[in-house]
Amino acid sequence: MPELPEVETTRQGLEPLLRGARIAGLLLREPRLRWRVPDGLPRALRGRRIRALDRRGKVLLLRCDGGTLLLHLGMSGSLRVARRTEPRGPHDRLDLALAGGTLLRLRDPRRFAAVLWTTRDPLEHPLLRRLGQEPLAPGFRGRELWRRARGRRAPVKVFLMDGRAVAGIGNIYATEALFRAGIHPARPAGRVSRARYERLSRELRAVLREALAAGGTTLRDYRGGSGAPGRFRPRLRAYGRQGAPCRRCGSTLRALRLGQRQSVFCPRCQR
DNA sequence: AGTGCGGCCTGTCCGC
DNA sequence: TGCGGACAGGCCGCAC
Repeated sequence: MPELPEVETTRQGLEPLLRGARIAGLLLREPRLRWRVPDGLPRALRGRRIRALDRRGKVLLLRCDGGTLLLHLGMSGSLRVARRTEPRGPHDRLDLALAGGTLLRLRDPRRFAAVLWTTRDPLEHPLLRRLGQEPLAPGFRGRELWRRARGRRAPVKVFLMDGRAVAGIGNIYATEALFRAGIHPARPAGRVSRARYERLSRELRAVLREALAAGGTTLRDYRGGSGAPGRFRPRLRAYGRQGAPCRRCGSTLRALRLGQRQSVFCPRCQR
């Protein structure tokens, strides 16, 4: 689920509550996530002070003194603040308890989330090391997308979602950005012109900003840090709309499978 | 190296 | 109503 706008919404919602807080403990109800959460993690975290909550791509970085907890929400994960007394659901996998009785609760029905502790530079962690440009950062450039696409025969949509050229893009926003830019998702990445990558980078930034302003897209599980669903779904122009009319030209939107993922596009507007 | 695929999980939906 | 299969916001690991 959560792509960049959802993870950033979560970050923005949680950061004020976490910054400066002290970790009272970690309750691991279900350590079997994407990778098994080590039994020693609660002891490693207890008593540490949280400095900041940052984000790189789809990964949250809970920066503590002496180390960083990396949180990846996978397909179905969400994080929210809860009171200690709040009843928990069957998919609430762990609670990070803060001094004062507040909990940071990870809900993850499919157990694809990752919780990893590192005492080194987190940006050098294997999860983050190879990530490309941050699409909302001021330095984000279509030129760099174009450069990284040289010689690539994979579909441009697969290239966008791969993370090594641009970070944080998943199926929803790759679909939406390609629709807005008028680029066919199956076109080989290396056969998209530099000018069209510049257009694509602008559309990508625009759709991410709009989604972020709406608190992200909720399809099923996603909730922001305060528990509210995202409001961007009705504003999706292509994702999930196969068979419906294109909002620009009226043609029927079609779907194909690229890299095992559903890809919706307008056969007339996207070339 | 780049590419394509299976697999990891659980829940839901659809067709029979 | 019940059941099997496909599919879902992500990404790793493997074979070629």
